[in-house]
Amino acid sequence: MARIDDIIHQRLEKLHRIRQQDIDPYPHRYHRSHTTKEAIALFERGENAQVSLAGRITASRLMGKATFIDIRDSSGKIQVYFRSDHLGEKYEFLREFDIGDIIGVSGNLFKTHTEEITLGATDFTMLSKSLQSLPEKWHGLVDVEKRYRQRYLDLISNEEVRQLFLVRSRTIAHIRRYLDERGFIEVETPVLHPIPGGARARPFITHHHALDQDLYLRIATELYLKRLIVGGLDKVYEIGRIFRNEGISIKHNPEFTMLESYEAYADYNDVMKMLEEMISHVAQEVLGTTKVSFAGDTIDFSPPWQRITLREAIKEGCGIDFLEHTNAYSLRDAIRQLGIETEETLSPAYLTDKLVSTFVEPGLIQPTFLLDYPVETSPLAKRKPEDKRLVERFEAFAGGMEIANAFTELNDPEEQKNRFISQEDWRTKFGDEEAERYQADFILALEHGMPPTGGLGLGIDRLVMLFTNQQSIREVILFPQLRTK
RNA sequence: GGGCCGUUAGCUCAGGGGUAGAGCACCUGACUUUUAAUCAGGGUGUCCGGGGUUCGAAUCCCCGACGGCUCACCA
Repeated sequence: MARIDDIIHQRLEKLHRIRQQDIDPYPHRYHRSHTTKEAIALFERGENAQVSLAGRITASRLMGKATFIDIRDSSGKIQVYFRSDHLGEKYEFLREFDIGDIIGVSGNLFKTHTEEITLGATDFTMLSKSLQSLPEKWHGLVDVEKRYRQRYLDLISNEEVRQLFLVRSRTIAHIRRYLDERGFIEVETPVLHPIPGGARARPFITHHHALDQDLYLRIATELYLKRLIVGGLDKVYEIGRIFRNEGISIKHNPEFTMLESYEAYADYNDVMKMLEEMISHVAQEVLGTTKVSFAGDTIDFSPPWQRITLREAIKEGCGIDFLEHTNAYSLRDAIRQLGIETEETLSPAYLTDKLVSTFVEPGLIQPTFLLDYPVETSPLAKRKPEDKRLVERFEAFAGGMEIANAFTELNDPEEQKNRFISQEDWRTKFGDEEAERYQADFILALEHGMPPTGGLGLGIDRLVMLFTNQQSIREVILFPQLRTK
C-alpha cells in the first residue's frame, strides 16, 4: 500500500506542479554543446565559452539562495552552481528537482574557492523527472541480485561497474581492430542451426512454425565459419553469442560471447602465436599493461606463453599417462583409483576433461598452452603426423580458467566422415549425448576442398574477467541469466 | 539437482522470544562558494511468502520463493 507521503507520491506531486506551470517534464530533446568531460577540458585550456551540459542529478546541496548540484553524464560529472540573484524567479523551480532527475544546464565555467571547476548556471531545463529514489550515495548498490536485475541502478551508482563495462567494450573493439588490421573479415553466421555442432554441449531447442521444424541455438560457430574458408574467405572471424543449455556457475552463463577465427594456410602453431600476441596487444591497448592482478595473483600476458603437452601436464598432475590406457575402461579405472568419482560414461572427452579440470587447470595461473589432445576428444581436429593418436589442438589457460581452444582443422572429408561416425558410436553405445553429430552438409563442403586451416575459439567473457579481476562471469555480463521472479 | 549462508524502511545495515532501530535518501524550516554540506524538527515498514510452537514470533521450528557460495555438470 502506497503511503500518501512516500517518495513516489511526493515526486508525482512535483510532476503535477511542473505540468501546471505548462512545463513539459519530459521534453523531446536538448542540445548539449559539450559532455561534462569536454567542458572541464575546455576550461582547463583557458577557453571559457558558454556551454550547455546535460546529465543526471547525483547530489544536491541547497544553501538557501545558492545551490550546488552534481550532474553526471557518461563522460563524468560536473558541479553546477545556481544563484538566486542570477536566476531570479526561476531559482524557485529548483525545489522541483530531485536526485535522479535528468536536467540540462547552460552557463559559464568558473573555479570555486576549493578549485573545483564548476558550471555557473544561467538557465536550466527539466529533461526527465525521476519518480524513484536512487540507491545510497555512499555505499552505492550492494545487493547482488538487485545489481543484476536492475543493472541500470548498478551503473548509475557504482562507478567501478561502469568502468568495468567500458573495459569490456574496449576489449572487444581492440580484438576487432587487431583482426581487421591483419586481413580478417568479420562475418555473421546463423544462430539457428538445424543440427547443433562444433562443440560438446547440450543445445537450447526452439521451433520454427512456418518450416514446422525444430532448430537449435548455436553451441559454436565453427562449422559455418569453415564453410566460409571453403568458399575462399581465407581469414574470417565472428564475435557472437553462443548458447549452451547447461549449468550456471561463476564461470558459466547459458549465453556467452565467443570469438571464433579461422585462417587458411595456418596451423595451430600459427594460431598460438597469434593468440598470445593478440591478447597481450589488446591488454596493452585497453589496460596500458600486459600484467593484470587476478584473484591475488599477477598474470603476465606478454608472449611467449608457456607450452606444455597435455600428456605431460596430466602426468605431472596425477601420474596418469593417458596414452598408456588404450581403452576407456582402463583409463576410467585409473582415474577412480585416484579416488576421483566419475560418471559411468566412458567418453574419452569426458575422462580427459576430468583429469584436466581436477589436476591441471587450477594450477594454470600464468597463460599456458596445453598441447596435443587425444583424437577421440577432438572430432574436428587434424591428427599429428608423428603420432596418430593425438591431434594438433591446444587449449589456453590463465587464472585457472580455460580461455581458448584451437586446432589445426581437419580438412580430409573421408576422415571427417569416419570421425563423425565414431562420434555417433559414442552416442549410441555409451549414451554420450554431447558427442558430435554427423553433419552431411558440412562433409559436402569439405568434399569441395578446404585449405589447411588453423581455427580458434576464445571466451570473451572470461578474458574480460581476467582483465577486470572479477571472479564471477556474472560481473562481466550486463544482464546475467537469473530465474524469473 | 545436493550442501551451507542470506532476505528487516527507497538504499546500506543493526536488532536473534516482550512497543520496529540507525545512517543516507525523503518531508518541514534556516542558510549566497558547498562537495558524504551544516543546523533544528519529522520514521515513512507485508521484518521475503505460507504454516506451526508460544500468553506473546522479525527472532524458534517446518514448507516454499529468490539470491550468493560450493559440490555435481559444463566451457
